[in-house]
This record gives sequence, structure tokens and C-alpha cells, in this order.
Amino acid sequence: MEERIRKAVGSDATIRRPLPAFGDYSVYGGERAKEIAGAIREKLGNAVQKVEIVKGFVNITLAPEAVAFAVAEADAQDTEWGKFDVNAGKKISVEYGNPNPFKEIHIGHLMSNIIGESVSRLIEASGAVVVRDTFGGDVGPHVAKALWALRKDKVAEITNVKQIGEAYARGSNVYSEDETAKQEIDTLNARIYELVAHPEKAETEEERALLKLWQHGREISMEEFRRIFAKLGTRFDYEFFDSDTTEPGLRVVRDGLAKGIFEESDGAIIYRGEKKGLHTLVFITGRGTPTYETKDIGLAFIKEERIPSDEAIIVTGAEQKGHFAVFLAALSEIAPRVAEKTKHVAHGLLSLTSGKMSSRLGNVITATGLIEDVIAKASEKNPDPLIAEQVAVGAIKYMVLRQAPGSDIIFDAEKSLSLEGDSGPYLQYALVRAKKILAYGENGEGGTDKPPAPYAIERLIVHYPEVVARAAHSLAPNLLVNYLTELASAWNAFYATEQVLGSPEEAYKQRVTRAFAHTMTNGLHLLGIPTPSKM
RNA sequence: GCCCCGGUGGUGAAAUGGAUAUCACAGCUGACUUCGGAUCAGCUAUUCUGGGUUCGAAUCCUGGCCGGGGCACCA
Repeated sequence: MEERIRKAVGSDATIRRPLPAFGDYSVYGGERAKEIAGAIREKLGNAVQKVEIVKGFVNITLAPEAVAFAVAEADAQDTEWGKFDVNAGKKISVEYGNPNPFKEIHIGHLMSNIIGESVSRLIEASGAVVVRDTFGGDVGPHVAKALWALRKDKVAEITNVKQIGEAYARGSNVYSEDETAKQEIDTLNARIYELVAHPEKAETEEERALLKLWQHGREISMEEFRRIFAKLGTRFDYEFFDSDTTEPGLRVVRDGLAKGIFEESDGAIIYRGEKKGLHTLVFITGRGTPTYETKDIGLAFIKEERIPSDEAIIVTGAEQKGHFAVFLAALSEIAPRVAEKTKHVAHGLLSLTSGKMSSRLGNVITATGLIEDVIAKASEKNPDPLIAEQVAVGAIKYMVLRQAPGSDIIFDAEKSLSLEGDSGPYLQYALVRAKKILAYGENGEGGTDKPPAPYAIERLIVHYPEVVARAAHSLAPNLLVNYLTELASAWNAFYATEQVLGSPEEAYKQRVTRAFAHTMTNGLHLLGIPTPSKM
């Protein structure tokens, strides 16, 4: 519908959804208002009931038949409702989640996962094939810190992630406090890089034990991550690790050094971001180990080979903006086309009321801990554990997705546990009520009358495809969240004032109910929010 | 110091340069208890600040104040 109006007025016009009192669509025409109104009347014909000019605005009210037509489409198209095809034939990779083995997964990773998953689904709705991947740091200082502490404790067999998290916290503390320990950890770090890259070089019993501890630790971490991803509805097509990327990364950067892209400075290999208005970053340390920058270069090459794509999106926290700016600047000198198609989507920082999250300070709410807390809360009303989990996941995801991806979230544990009001469960509950009506089927005694005018909920359903298109285009799930909240509210108002079953307009209202149910189901799916069968 | 974000009711947010700034939470008032009450209806703002651009600014430009993040061997 919006498309038809756009064609009538010309592509540069901004078409808005005004306050309900002004109609279904509005275009600001200014001096040209009369002309625009004329074009709309002519091109849309009897699809419009009223075209009015108020203070330069052209307000359009759709004819009841046009509203009914869109509702019928929502009803008939079912799961296809709201899909479109601007990206048909494209392959787009989306990297997100990115928790690091040997560290506990915390709520920051939850944010990346929730936003990344929704962005992936929005892109899929635009017709593209999405390949999901996640990138974890399985080598590097954090690993050395954890393994150093585990070895001090003579741990031969890692049994759970908590053990790893605690070891990391301890290793991290001594690193900044104890000079001897710091040196031991640095040495261990370099050895881990070496052994992981060349396992055949593990000659002594001790080295083989270290390698085994590393492998086992990584696996334990990944198992935990996969469990959480599954709860959140994500399954990655590819899991990449730092250890995969160090070798190609180092090769490419050393090659770039020879070409003058990188420079040597104090024994390190650096990129002078200043030549592009950025800052200098170290790519290879004085000890010869690669930094995050070099690993990302390596990863870009690996992805290029394994997931050739038209576009590559990377979702991470906003604190990495600087890193990505420099990394992409360097990459654009090495592989311009790859840099060109790579897009960094930064999400806001998640902070506690007590300050920034840090896995080093130990004041972490782990992802698992948070999910369990919310499940416990949801269980009060939902004895069925599956449903309690669906409600909890919906509550958490809503909290993250309702905000623009770039903005920060101050995480108030107390408030996030509330399942009422402007929340995921509110949307889920509205859908449950609609489905309940539909479950009664066509057994009513009701009639086939039509109401005098379309219901408010119907006028809202008409806009769904436009909202999805805009959310997908701007990679902004929050636009969809806003819309669905409004939709649920309109549905609840409809539900409170209109009897469906047994009413004179039963058939009509049942179709509205199905159209709402399809719209809400599809919308929640795009957000990655589960749809419980009952609550 | 330099570079990025951000500042909207008591709180958390929304608003592709357009109308009367939209929601929710908390608070107060009321409804109904039906196809499931996790419901509905009603009541509450110098959009941090000074200047500018514009027919029109929460939005764009600029100065200031406040907060967060980043800035060479972490990720």
C-alpha cells in the first residue's frame, strides 16, 4: 500500500503513519499538496475513501475494502505475510555472539546474540540467504590467564565452566599485581600459540598435558555456549576460532609489511591509522603474537574462502568501534572489495546499575545466571518449564530489542524481571488470547455481518509489511518491537470491547483474529521471541 | 589532551526535517471479571543549554555543560 502511494506521489516523498485521527497515511506536500492529493485520488481510485489537505499535509484514509483486502492477505499468506524480496539472490553472512572460550559468557554476549539473531531474521525476510557465524578467542592472554591458574591448582581435568571462569578471574588479578606471575603468563601465552598452531611440536609430557587441558577447556566452554545459543534460538552455521585465524592473519600482515601497508615500531608491527584520520594500532606484538586486529584480518580471509558472500555483517559491542575502524582501514589497503562489503553493526553497552560489566572484576551476571533468574520468575505463573523458558526468553529479548541497537542499556535486574506492561510477555499473551479464540473453530452460531467501519486493529495490520521492510533496511529490530507493542495493545482493546464468537460479525472478526495472529506470530519470529501455546 | 556515542515527564524508552512530541513503568481514578485479568479506559513535559540554518528543529550546523566509550603491544 505504501508502495502504491509512493508511486503516485513520486519516490522522494516521505510517507508516514500519522496519528489515527488523521488517517492511515500522510504525506507532507506543502505548496504541492493539491497536486499530490490529485495524483493520489487518480492513481489509487477507490482504494482511498478520503484524501484531505490539512496545513500542507495530505491525509489519506483507506477505503474499508482496501483495509479488508490487506487483512485478507495477512490471513491468507500466513507465514509468508510480511516477507519481501529486495535482497533475493543475495548471500549475507552475519557474525555475532562471539563469546570467548575460557571466559564465562555474560549478558554483553547475550545482547550481541539477541540483536544478531533478529538482524539475521530480518535480512532473511528480505529474501537473502543468511549464513550465521560466531568467532571466539580460544588463544590469547585471557586463555593463558585461565590456564595458568588451573595449572597452579594442578587441575588435570576441567569439569565445568564455573571452574574456568574462576581461574580466569584469578589469573587476571595476579597478572596486574604480581610481576613474576605476569611474566609466567606471558610466556605461557606464547607457548600456547605455538603449541596450538603446531600440536606435533608438543614433545614433553607437560606440553601434551597443557594442550589437552586447552582442548578440553575450549570444548567445555563451547558446550555451554551452544546450550545458551539453543535456548535463544540460534544455531550457528560456522564457529570460527582465533586459532584458525592466527596463521593466515600473520601471513597477510607480514606480507602487508613488505608492501609498506604496515610499519615496524619498537619490535611490533603496527598500522598507522593516522593516515586515514584514525589512530595507530598494534597488529603483531613485539613477542610475535598476533593481536585481535590481525586475527580479524585472518578471519576476513577465511570467511572469504568458506562463506563467499555479497555482504558481511559483524555485530559487536560499541566499545569495539575504534578497533573496527582501524581494522577496516587496514583491510581496505589489502583487500578493498572485502573491506567494502563488510559492515560493523555496533550495539550499545550493557551496564549494571553498579557500573560496567567486567569478567575480570567478578561482578558479572553470567548469561546463564540471568536466564535462570528470569525463568524462575516466570515459573511462578507457568508451571510448565518449557513455557516458563519461552516467557523468560521473550522477556529478556524484548528488553534488549526494544531499544535502538546503538544505544546503551542500563541493566536493572529488578525491572527486567517484571513480566508486565511494555514487555515480551505482553506480546506473547495477546497472541495466546487470539489463538484461544481460533481454537474454538467455526462452531459458533454467529453471523456474517460486516461492521460499519474497519476496527483500529485492522488499520494497524495494514502497516506490518512496511514496518518489516524498514526494520530490515535499517537493521533496527526496535522499530518492529514498537509496532508489535502497539499492535498488541490494539488487539487487547479490540478483545476487551468486541465479542468474536457468537457475534453477528463472527466470520469477519475471526478473519481479523487470524490476521492478527499471523502478524504477531511472524513479527515475534523476526525478533526471535518464542510464541508459547498457553501462558 | 584527541576521537566517537549519548542527554526527551519521577523512571526506562520512541519519534525516515513536519501536525497536538508517542509509549510503557511507577502514582492516582474508574471499568469489566466474558472468547483466559499477565486486560481495558482516564489523569501528569521550557525535548540539557546559548546561538544559527529552515515555511517548519527533539532531529541539521555551531559554542558550552554533563555522562559513557575508545585512544600500541587485551579482546
